[in-house]
Amino acid sequence: MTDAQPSRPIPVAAGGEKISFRDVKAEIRRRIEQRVWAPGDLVPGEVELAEEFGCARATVNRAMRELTEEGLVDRKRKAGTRVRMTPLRQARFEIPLVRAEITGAGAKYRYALLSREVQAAPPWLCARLALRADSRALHLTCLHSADGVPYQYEDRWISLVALPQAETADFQTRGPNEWLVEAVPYSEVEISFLACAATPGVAAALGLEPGEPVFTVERTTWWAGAALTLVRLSYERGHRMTTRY
Amino acid sequence: MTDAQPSRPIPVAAGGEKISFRDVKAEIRRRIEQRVWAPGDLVPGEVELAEEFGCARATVNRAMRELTEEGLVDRKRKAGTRVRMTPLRQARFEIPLVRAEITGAGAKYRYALLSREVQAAPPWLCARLALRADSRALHLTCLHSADGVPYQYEDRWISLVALPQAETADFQTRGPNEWLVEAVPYSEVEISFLACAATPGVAAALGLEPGEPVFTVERTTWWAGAALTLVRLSYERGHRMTTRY
DNA sequence: CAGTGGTCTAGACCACTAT
DNA sequence: TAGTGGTCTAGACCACTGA
Repeated sequence: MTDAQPSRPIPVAAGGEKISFRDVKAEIRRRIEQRVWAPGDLVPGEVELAEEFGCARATVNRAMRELTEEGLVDRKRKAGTRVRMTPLRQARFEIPLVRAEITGAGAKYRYALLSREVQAAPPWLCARLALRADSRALHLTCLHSADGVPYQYEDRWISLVALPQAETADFQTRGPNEWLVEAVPYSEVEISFLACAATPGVAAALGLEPGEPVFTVERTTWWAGAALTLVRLSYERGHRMTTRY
Repeated sequence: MTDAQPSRPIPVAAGGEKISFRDVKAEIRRRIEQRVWAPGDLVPGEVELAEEFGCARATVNRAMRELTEEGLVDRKRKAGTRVRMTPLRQARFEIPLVRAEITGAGAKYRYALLSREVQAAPPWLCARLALRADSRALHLTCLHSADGVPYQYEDRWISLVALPQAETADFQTRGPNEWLVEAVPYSEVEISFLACAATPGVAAALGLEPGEPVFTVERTTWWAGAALTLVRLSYERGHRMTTRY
């Protein structure tokens, strides 16, 4: 680990304009990407950079803080700031409501409730949601279509212990997801992406062959420490979640 | 859309301690989660909140800015800050190197190069990476194992136009990913998650039946506008990517 | 214990945009 | 055009941690 060269190429300040933290951030990023400061290098301190850029330390601080969040550098008090050996890569996906996903793509959204049943929560569900045995649960299956083509199959369990009002809610015209977002908008979520084989039910709803690979999202939702709902979303053939970073 | 109640329950300031932006953030979050401020409500302005909390406006500003990033509120100049009708949900996944993924789970990492071939890039690859026809490319397949069990199958193409030094690099002992991270640490990436059926090659390497569902990550990497590499990572049976938010 | 980042403040000016 | 958030500054004190 060598330290960075003194390297004072071009004080970015051009006109009489005031330096923004964005300018600082962009310049630091440039130096890292172009290896002016190589991985492992020690970056000059905030005071020094503030002098170089002709701005307040707080401005440099904000720039560096954001670069830290983005995984380019690593900061430690007293030790200083170093360019990460391996940039920390993180993918961010927005999780929209199906309706928004479909209408956003310019297609017509259609929702259908396929089945609805109140029953004792099966053991696997109790284990999964930390419910007491024989808790009651609402089991729903639904289909979301885009321009008449099946897009997403939803298999959902709602704990009637945590959400008794779900038993009388109307899921004929609106999906349970939308109902839940209104009933409990701010909750804690665990989400998983996985590939699994289409069960006969899923295959029938989505027009697939049983056993065909299905991209699946599984989401568990909690509020105030209590499990509310578990849902498996199975997507149409060839679906992918994509992002850039 | 009603406006939030005046609602001044408990000025958080307890002891003579200085208020942190974390305190402000936590309190605002609490009020939103517990519906003191309902979805759609207008939140008091920064000046007013600063008075309530007995801190500087900058402190409130930082708290609110972070809550904005986290998707709880929506801010517009002049219009003020509103609680989002639907919290903006976003899932963040860390993308580690396979080696870190495996050793991090306490297992022993093993790497094997299965095949290596220099050839003219096939048309589909040229299209995908915006290469000129007949560009040369390096095609590699590798297997990453955890405690001797196949964990991830890697099918990678590297553009020899953009990275000629890849032709002489040694991929016998270290995976191409690690080589790339050193050669071109800071690049632009497009990543997709999908489910696909195991091809015979994938199935053989991972010990699956052909046609079985495979969780797959596809990643394209660019630097300075030029495509460097395209990789498909196929995971062991039942693999899932999980995160909380 | 000394150096670096982390945070707060009080004040100022600016940019956007609803009205 | 006025009100709200967005950002910068200069200065201060603090917290962590490497030497």
